[in-house]
Amino acid sequence: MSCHLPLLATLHAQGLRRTPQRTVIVEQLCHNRGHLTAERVFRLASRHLPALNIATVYRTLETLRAAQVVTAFVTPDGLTEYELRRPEVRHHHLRCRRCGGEWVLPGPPVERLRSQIVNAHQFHPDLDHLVLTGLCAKCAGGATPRSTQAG
Amino acid sequence: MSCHLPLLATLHAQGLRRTPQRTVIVEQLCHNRGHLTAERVFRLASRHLPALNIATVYRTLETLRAAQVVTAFVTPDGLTEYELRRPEVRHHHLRCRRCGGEWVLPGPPVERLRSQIVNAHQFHPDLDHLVLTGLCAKCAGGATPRSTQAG
DNA sequence: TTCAGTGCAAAACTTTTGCAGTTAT
DNA sequence: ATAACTGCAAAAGTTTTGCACTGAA
Repeated sequence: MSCHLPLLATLHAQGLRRTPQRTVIVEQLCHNRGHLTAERVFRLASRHLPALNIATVYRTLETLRAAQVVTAFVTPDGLTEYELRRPEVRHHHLRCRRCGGEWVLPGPPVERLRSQIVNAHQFHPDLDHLVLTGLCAKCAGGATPRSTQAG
Repeated sequence: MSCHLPLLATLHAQGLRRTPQRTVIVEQLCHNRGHLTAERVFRLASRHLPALNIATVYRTLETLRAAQVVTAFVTPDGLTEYELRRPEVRHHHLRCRRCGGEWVLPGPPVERLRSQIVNAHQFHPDLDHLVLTGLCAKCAGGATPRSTQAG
């Protein structure tokens, strides 16, 4: 797979250098399209570049965030997670706090909330990538959720 | 002021002991009705009980959370903040990431989002106390450089 | 050549925990 | 009396930083 090549080009266009470390980190973000902690990115990328240092991972993820390549957010546990940004597919996540399952929440309902807030308060919330914690149907005692399972 | 007395009674009703530490901590939560970090609670409460220890603050805040007396949430910076719970007034917050200003967002719009999610996905999100980061009218109005984004 | 990027180690920072002593009930 | 609670100190865990070295452009 080479889905990471356009991303490296994006970085290069912003004056950022193409290093082996950044390459493997971006590769892992590409091939694991979910929410990854710095630690997990480190472990995945280390398999391909054993000398990789965790500090480099943190610095690279911050660089990627500033370059708009990844989205960062903080879980209810206080951990920072990163996900490759795909502006063409706005989506959000539902994460079950009991079973850990994760589902995709399409953009429109959240978009409606955003509009209401903008109209009523002239406030522009960061709602590009909402991760809602709660209980899934199964864990809440209901039926099986019918939304798509996320990676 | 004695708005903290009913809260202490609530704790007592749950079999929790009334200690000087818990008293001053609850007092501070009462008299500073906003979002407080453990560190800030510690500093405020220490003025009234200098021997207070930060570990006690953490343990007490966790106790209060378990007792449904406070709500806890994590900021985009990864810090945990606490706020006195007032079930009778469901509300949320809008926090400007540039000027730090904070406004109350009434419950209904978020409640509608919750309903939509429950109906469409049978998922029950924790939306008792949402804190949305974004840009307020003033900060979004002027020259809007590409600022650091946390979502 | 040059400076952005990296590795390393140590620090910074928030939060948790073990344990012994204290205190509310 | 006794179990809950607290203080202390140390640890745990994530993230940042100073500095010298390396390597991409």
